[in-house]
Amino acid sequence: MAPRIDPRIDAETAAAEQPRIPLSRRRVLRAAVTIADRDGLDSLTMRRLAQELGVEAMSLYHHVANKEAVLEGVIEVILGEIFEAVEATAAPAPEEDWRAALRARILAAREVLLRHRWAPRVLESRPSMSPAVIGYYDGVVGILRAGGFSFDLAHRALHVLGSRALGFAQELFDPDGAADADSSEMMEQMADRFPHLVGMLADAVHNDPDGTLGFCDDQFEFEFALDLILDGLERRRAGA
Amino acid sequence: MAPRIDPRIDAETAAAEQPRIPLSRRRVLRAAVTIADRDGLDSLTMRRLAQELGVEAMSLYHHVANKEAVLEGVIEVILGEIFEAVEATAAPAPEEDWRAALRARILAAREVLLRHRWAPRVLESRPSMSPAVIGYYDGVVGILRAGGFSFDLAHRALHVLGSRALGFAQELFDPDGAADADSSEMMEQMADRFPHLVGMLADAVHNDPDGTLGFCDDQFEFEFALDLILDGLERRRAGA
DNA sequence: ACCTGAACACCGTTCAAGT
DNA sequence: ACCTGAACACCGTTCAAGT
Repeated sequence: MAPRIDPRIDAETAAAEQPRIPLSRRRVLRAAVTIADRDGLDSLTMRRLAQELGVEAMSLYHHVANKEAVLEGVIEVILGEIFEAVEATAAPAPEEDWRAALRARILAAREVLLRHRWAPRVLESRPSMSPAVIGYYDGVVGILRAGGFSFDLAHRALHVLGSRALGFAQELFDPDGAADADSSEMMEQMADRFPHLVGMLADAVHNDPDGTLGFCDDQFEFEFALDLILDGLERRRAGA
Repeated sequence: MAPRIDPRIDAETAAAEQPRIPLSRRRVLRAAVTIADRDGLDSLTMRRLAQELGVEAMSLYHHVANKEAVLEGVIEVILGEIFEAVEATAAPAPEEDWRAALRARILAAREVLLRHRWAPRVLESRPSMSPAVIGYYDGVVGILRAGGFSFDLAHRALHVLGSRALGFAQELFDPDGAADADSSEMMEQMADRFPHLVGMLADAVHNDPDGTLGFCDDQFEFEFALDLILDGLERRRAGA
């Protein structure tokens, strides 16, 4: 019957009760990010969010329209962090080297997302015409234009980059995870059905016996893919 | 009080009641696909699924472990369609032209997904080590290997392609949607905040006054991106 | 073996009532 | 103006009971 955590002894609540800080949209959104960071995105419910703020769930609706608005607002917060990170990054002027400028921006965004690994999932889950996201892509187009792209090719570039422009790539299939699993015995069992994949993974293990870095480093794969795409775009820009 | 649709007059139910076809995993999954196609993914609930089959919700649990298993199974069904489509597609042997072979396979997969537009969302929503997905990517590696890729570069290629290997690319930001919106007036209002993007979209409209095809054709953008990536992979293959 | 009804523990959200 | 308690209309799922 009793809630698992008594709200009275919740640290956040105790701090908030001293001066009785009034709720605000900003406070709600920051609490939402805190919950997602600590407990995962699934734990971010309106009731849980209210509890985090030492308040009843229904009080939230005075500051945000609904849960959709919370998620939209959470994206704003994350993109705020991305903008900060981008500004704090030293990068060449796009007029001189658009590739290096764009690369630096994208990797800066990626670092923020690595601190909020749930964020890509919420970015993906909505069409997202939020001003913050639009603003980010506006900056990307700005770099491309400064680098000599036509509007046409810049538009195309946005489509090619997709989510990678924001620093992440969802992968439906995770070959690295498969390699970790039940290495030797399961792999033999799978060899019949998936000969090429099993061969590939066996080769990967062979190439990198200590396993922790190198071949299966996501950061490495991300940069490889990004560079391949930037290469292709530069080739098309120069060829136009 | 009364349910919106009386299950008694539901067509599917009426048909099912004649010989009283027993429930089966296969029937459950096909009904799930039907619901998602007709009413959208959000309408796919256990209760709604049971109703579609003229049965109580709890009966489903004799044939699928839980909702997660339904979604997993739905992916299997979709990938089954993809395998059919791939086999029905004429394509050169990968030994002769890996690019054309892979391109044909990917575009065949894409056509299936265009018939089930909700499917990418469920593919994205889980890590998906399902045998069907693994099998698909095994085929991709097979093509690459036949085309002369090292295991190393094939692995890299899977990361670069990501979901595009299965025929779709999620786009966080949809510039075409923005252009459609409140064209002229909203665009002027946005010009201050997003000068590059607004310029790009204005240019797009200018280039393609009748609007319906060409510049904003998703299929065109998809193929452009795919070819750019295949180009890059071929260049790295040849250079190795 | 297969299906069911009632119930449980959750959701997001509305509404009328409190201060 | 801001917050609350109770309630509504949903979820997925469990369990004991029916045939």
